Amino acid sequence: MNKKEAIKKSALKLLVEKGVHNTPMSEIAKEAGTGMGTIYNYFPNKELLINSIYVDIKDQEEEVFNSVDTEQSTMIQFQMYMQVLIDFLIQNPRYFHFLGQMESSPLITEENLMKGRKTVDMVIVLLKKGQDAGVIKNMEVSQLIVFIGGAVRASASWHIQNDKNKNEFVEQHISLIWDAISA
Amino acid sequence: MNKKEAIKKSALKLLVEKGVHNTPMSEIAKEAGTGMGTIYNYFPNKELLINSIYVDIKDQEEEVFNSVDTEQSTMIQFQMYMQVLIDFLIQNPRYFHFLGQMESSPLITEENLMKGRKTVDMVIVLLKKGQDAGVIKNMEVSQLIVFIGGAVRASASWHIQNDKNKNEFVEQHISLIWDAISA
Amino acid sequence: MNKKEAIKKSALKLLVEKGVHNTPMSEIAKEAGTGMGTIYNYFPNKELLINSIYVDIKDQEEEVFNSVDTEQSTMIQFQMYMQVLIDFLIQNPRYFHFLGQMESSPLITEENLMKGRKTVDMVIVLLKKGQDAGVIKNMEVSQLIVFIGGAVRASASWHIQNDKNKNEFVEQHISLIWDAISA
Amino acid sequence: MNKKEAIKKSALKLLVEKGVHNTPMSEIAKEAGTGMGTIYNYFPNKELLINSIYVDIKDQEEEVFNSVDTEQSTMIQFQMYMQVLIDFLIQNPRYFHFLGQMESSPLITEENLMKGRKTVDMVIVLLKKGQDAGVIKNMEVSQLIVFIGGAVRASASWHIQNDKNKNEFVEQHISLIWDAISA
DNA sequence: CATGAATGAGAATTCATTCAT
DNA sequence: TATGAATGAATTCTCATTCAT
Repeated sequence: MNKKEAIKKSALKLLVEKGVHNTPMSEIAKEAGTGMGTIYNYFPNKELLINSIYVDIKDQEEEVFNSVDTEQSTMIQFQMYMQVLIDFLIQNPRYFHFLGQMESSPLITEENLMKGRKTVDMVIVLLKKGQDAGVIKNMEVSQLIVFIGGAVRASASWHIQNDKNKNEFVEQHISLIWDAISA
Repeated sequence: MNKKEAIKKSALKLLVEKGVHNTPMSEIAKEAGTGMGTIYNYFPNKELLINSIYVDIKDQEEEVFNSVDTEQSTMIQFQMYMQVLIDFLIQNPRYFHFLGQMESSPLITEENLMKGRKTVDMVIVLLKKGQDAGVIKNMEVSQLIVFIGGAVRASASWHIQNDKNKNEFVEQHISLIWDAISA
Repeated sequence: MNKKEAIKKSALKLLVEKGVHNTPMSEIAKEAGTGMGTIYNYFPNKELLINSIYVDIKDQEEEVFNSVDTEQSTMIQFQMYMQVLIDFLIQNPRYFHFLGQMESSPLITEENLMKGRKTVDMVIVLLKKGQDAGVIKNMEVSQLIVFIGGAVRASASWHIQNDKNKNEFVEQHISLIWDAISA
Repeated sequence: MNKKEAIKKSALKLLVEKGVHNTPMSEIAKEAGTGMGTIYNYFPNKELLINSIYVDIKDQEEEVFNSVDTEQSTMIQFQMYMQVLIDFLIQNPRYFHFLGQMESSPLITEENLMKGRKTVDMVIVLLKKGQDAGVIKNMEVSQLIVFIGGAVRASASWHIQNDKNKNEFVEQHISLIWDAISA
């Protein structure tokens, strides 16, 4: 396999399982089946390795968002956004945990955090459109965003822990969110 | 001041500002105005110091919850719970950030995490009562809890960052949550 | 013994014997009879440890210079300067080798190199006085200085390698230098 | 260009600019426009590459010495030796710096250091002849040699730093040396 | 109880060297 | 011969913890 990908994959696994500061580079190397020096051929240091993983995840997240049909009604489009995002997190629990860890850490550069906000921007646009059309509550968008973010995290978290019939519950969760923000 | 308290206060400050692994015990000692050895007189090791801070915060959270009048309607009681909890976090931003960091870290012992769930248990009881009375949506309670948790974090986070007229916005946030979970 | 001094002494010994880049901090610690961490309690890093040794030596050199009677004739004073300097280097061969290594290395900070030039400045003053009085050749002082420096190093080097009757030979050497620069 | 020569040239440049231990083989390869492995086709290891450069320089030095007419008087021949040597160093500042670095380093093998002493031997022969003829001071030759060495280094050093009308100053320097050693 | 110098295990990072292509 | 990705031993530096005062 591609060594660079193997390193990122192993790093993600261990970072999530043991935390950033309990994961020595040497262990990442062992898990990836490479020498320690090989990691440094691809990533100048630990911090940039972690940032690289972050950007990868955010890129995939954006890709998933781009699959949503933007010709639909605000409600449908919003629900689709939620659907693909929550599905994405449920199907990649490591991504979810990784993002959770990075949230309260100064490791990710401001620049990469910016890049990662693309999906949020797409939702912001939709929410504003919805407010203009009178279907979304007329609150500060930042307030809505932070609420939705919390709800999404909560939903993903719950599904990852309770492996029940997923589809049904995700839909329930999404309608919970929609009920909260719709006018 | 009580030395033990001084140590916990300084530790909390630095832990939140610089992260657990960038806060040496020596710096905590300096900030607290004690010697390093003194910390070890009160706390056997760094991990237990952090756990002690965690338990302290959770104890205060519980105290705040206990101030809520349980003779009111489900809606009023629920809104009061939210109100005191969000206020508590907004007024103690360090607590909020500390809890955020501890969430995705293996540092807090299972036992102390348990202790910290007392307030959650109180909300669970209320939600079940509300479901029986038909005022709360009939979903799995764990689902509701995780949703509410996310929403509370989101609300506190927004208010700590945007220092606007608080009361009004907190109320808006709470009604957002209530709209979402009420039947 | 004073640990800080023990560390500097051991470091000097090993640095001279094995070269800067073949002397791990761990070995310095072992030689000094301390733990590695102890070194870092006194010196923030290897570079500053080395700089500290450099400054120490230069301070001692200056002290030795200050013992010279400045009421004497230019010739006598010059010969005294040479005498105490060469003696100082012969009696501290490690200093001599250390300075030789540092000369062609970017390790010593500009600031410390400046500090180390105090003795040179004293000689410059004397040479200028001698030129005014017509007893020193009328060349650029920087040229004379660099020549004298080379001669001193050469003399010290020879005496350290050939452990003959020192006094006599040092005097010969000094008169060699004086013959060269006197008008 | 010949790859072997390109490697030695690049190595010399970087070694002088950045120091032996701050010059990775990979950078030498890049500077030389070859792959890292290619270096190892020509030089078994870094140490031998450096030794090879040392020997090259010393060979050139010897060649330059051999251009001196040995039919002249001791004084003329001595001054010619000094002239060609100092010129050689001034015109090849990298050689000068490289030799300076190697002097206090255990990298050059004893065998190669020996080879490098051929020019010194030629001067020794001349000095002895001069002593027999009564034109050179009757000191131990090793003493004279070490003194002359220091003076040459000093002269080259001064000229490399002060790019003035060279010829005149080199002559001044040489007569300084001659004044010092002549009887 | 209070102190802080001393310690050394552990982590990140570098780079000479190898070897499959 | 030429290449450069892969390697891991070696090095610097950090910091939780101890213990003599």
